[in-house]
Amino acid sequence: MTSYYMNIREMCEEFNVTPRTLRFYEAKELIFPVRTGQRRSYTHQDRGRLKLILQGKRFGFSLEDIRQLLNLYNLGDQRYTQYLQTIEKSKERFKAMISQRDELSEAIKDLKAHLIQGEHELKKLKKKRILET
Amino acid sequence: MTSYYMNIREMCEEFNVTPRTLRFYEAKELIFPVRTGQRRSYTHQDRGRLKLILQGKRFGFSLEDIRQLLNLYNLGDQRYTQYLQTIEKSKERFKAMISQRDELSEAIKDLKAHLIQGEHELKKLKKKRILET
DNA sequence: AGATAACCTAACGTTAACGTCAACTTAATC
DNA sequence: GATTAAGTTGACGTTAACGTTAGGTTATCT
Repeated sequence: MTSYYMNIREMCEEFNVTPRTLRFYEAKELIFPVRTGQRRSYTHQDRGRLKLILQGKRFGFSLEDIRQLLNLYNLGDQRYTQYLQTIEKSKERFKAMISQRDELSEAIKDLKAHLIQGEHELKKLKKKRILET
Repeated sequence: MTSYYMNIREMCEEFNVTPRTLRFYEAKELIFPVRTGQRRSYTHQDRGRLKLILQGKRFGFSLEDIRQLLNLYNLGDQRYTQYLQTIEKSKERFKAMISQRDELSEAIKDLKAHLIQGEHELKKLKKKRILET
């Protein structure tokens, strides 16, 4: 397995983040590196969580959103009702993501049309410049 | 046409934003209401731009991003090089949007799997509860 | 005309997600 | 064993996108 420990610098290089970012995520209880003396040691689990964090961020989720989503991945020992709540929450988020994607598709269509239009204008301008030169 | 003027309150009701937001967007040069005395009068153009602004925001674009995109819609009188630049910029953004959408689709797939898995766990828990009661 | 109501500007406050800097401790190297 | 490098903990700074007073103007209603 890849279950060895990484120090903060190695983490930063692997995930292209700053030490400050990792410490911040830890303060916000998104990752839980163990301590070797005073230093932080990042486990395989931390790497997995960090990957999901960075993914989530690219979709515009807040760190707090992400923290809640991450709990979806660690539900083995949780109680019934809390479990239910989390499922409900993630269902809502799921719907939100779908509609976000659909809106994005729409916007892409719009922008595409504008780009095509723009290219045409550009060609016209080029012709004019050649004629005028 | 629907080319009449709206005051700030009417705008807020129509678009579900606060006056502060509209003044802020004006300060950032995203909309340009005319003045009737001291008061702002919002034109059909302002309404169109505001609609695009709010759409853009839902996709996670910054106001500065949106300001630049909005200029795509008003290119009639611009100079050649600037025109080129804007087209280039929006092409990049276009690519970014597509890959964002694709990533979103991936994430949706993942989340869906987790939800299905979650529902199964839930059923198991329910059964156990019934048996234990 | 006096009182509201709707609008205005100016300026400070707020939250998220870190950046930056200072002062300190531990590890590695010469 | 002294220096340098890497890591640590505060704590204050920063940017975006507004919220929130405070204090002043204009329009409207009674």
